[in-house]
Amino acid sequence: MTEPPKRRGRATGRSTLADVARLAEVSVNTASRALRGTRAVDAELVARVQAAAKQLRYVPDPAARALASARSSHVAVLIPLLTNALFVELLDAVQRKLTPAGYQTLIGVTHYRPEEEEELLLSYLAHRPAGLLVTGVDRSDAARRMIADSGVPCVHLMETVRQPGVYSVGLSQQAAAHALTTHLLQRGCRRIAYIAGQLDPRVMQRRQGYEQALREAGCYDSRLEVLDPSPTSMALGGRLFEELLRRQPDVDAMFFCNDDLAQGGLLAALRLQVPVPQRVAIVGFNDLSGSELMLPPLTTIRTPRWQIGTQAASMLLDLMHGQPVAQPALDLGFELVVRGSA
Amino acid sequence: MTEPPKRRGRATGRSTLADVARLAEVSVNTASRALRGTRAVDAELVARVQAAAKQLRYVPDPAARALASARSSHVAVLIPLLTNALFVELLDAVQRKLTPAGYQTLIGVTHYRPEEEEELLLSYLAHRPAGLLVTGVDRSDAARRMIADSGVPCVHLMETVRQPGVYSVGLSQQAAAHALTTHLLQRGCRRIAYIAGQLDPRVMQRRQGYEQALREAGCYDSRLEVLDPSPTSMALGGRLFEELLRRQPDVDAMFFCNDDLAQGGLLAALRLQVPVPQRVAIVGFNDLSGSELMLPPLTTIRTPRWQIGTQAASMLLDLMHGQPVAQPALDLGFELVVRGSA
DNA sequence: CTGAAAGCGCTTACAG
DNA sequence: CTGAAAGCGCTTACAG
Repeated sequence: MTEPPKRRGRATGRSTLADVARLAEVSVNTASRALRGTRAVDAELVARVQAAAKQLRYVPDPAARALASARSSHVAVLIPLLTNALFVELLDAVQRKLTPAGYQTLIGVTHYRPEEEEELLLSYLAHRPAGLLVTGVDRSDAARRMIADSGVPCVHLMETVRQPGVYSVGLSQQAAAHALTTHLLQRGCRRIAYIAGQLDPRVMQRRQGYEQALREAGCYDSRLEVLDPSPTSMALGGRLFEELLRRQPDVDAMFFCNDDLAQGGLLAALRLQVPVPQRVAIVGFNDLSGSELMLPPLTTIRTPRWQIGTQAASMLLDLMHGQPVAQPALDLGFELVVRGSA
Repeated sequence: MTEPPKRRGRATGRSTLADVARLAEVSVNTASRALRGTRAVDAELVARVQAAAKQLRYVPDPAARALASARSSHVAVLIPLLTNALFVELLDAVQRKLTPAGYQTLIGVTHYRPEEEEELLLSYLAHRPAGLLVTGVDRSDAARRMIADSGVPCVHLMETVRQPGVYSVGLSQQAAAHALTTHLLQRGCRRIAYIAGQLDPRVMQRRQGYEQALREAGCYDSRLEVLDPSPTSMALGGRLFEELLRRQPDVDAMFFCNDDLAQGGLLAALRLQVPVPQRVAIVGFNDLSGSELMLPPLTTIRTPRWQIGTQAASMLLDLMHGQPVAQPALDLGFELVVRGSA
């Protein structure tokens, strides 16, 4: 007189691992192991399980997997902005590496605000992500602690730090800015301005490199520094160009902290008929799309963001799979691209 | 002689709903209901539960919730490309609406390939997303079926369709192109070219609007259509500009299907010293960043993509919460922005 | 309005 | 190498 078990579930009509196991005539956990390949299973059983899975169009339920294993197939990626092509390219590279490896990317936009970063971290860490990718190395202590306490493998993007247990892939922003400034000096410029927006940590590291190179040449002048906290854009670049030319008419070169600003500066020069580079040389940073098409084409620093994204994803993959990482602080360098504007 | 239950779990050290319930001295499911506010719970109990949750820094486990409810807090968003500012802005608007509402965004990039879209759909649907946002209305039958069968609420972006059970927020690409072409005709242009890259469905709808307007004016000439399947870019715009000027020297206006192409065209004109709009008028589409700064500034169609993203997210929120949607096919229109180039 | 129990679909020790 | 059982942390009928 056994009652048939009452069906109270909210079955979804999708086939489950139990269905696969039944069809393949093995236990669920043999099916689980066969499909994941984590432990040795008899070859014939593996074949039977795989055939059954295929026949039933079995797709594992990520939520169940995450709950049982305390680890999801998500990788959370935190970037400052979506409106800056640099970060989007980084994201694109990361996605192309992680998606085929079976991970889903959760993208969080911090808008350069520490509190937003903390909130996002709290929310994403609740998902028990398999890995974490964050931009830069400067963040609030709270955020730093959350990352460390979570135990989730984490790789830092765009900058490098040599610190035990910290993984990073990037370049030296300061060295790149130093090289670019040196190029201007070699061209004979002496009144070289640094024009920056946004003022995030990397922009300030570039300023350091700029200052250092100028001090070495004995021609640093803080009046030639324009540090504007507004978000960067071509429009801002144009405005700052005009303004500086008015205020410091003896300026002979402008180092814009990012290519979008520099492109705006170049267009403003064209509009105002200021000859570049004769009257004033112009350089940018990052080598964003369009810079090579400007009139004249923009001299800039090419940052290897595609490689940074790809390599950081690879490093994270190693970390998530418990494999050793040869170079925890990977410096991918930069390239000085000399074109017509300086 | 009851044995203490053996602890076999993989406890994570985080507090669970059971911990909260214990501290608040209620049952777990009262705690669950109090926290979610789904059903009436005594006010005092609610307060006690909330206090306990706060004290324990309780964060619900999304995986457990998803497994139990057969619905996650994910919203999957499928866009063609990450390298087109248009889609990134759409994404940004969507994120800003969805994140505060407690949803996480899963972003899938299809690269305009139907197979990639199907794969992404398969993988994302396995996560039982709470909602789905897809770009455009053209897709493979298989993809269409997957969406329908999943039962997941879905909103289509950028175009509108009046079809029962289908939700969309966008604009009429064809009407916008028609208006822009009419503007060129009114300016006196007669040899108007349509220059396109990528050739996705929306680009072809614009072509329709262009052809229609020219046929009405009796001056359609298919030799003035340049349809290049390569991805759009400023560089491509410059190349196509030069090429067309050489092959069809009597052209008096160029309608580029996107602002990035048009910007490239404008820069090429500047470089080749072709007067715009005197020798040839130039217009673009979408009003991307930088178009207002060109020399001359670009005449274009402003598409309300920020509003499209926001409204589509709102509509999806309604759908996910089982609320009625007043306008399932929401046309947000466009704006003709007349600047110096035409 | 509240609670005890069952169940979601997996993985993980444990035993053999 | 394989299986039976317990458990992950929630939500959902069901009963009161």
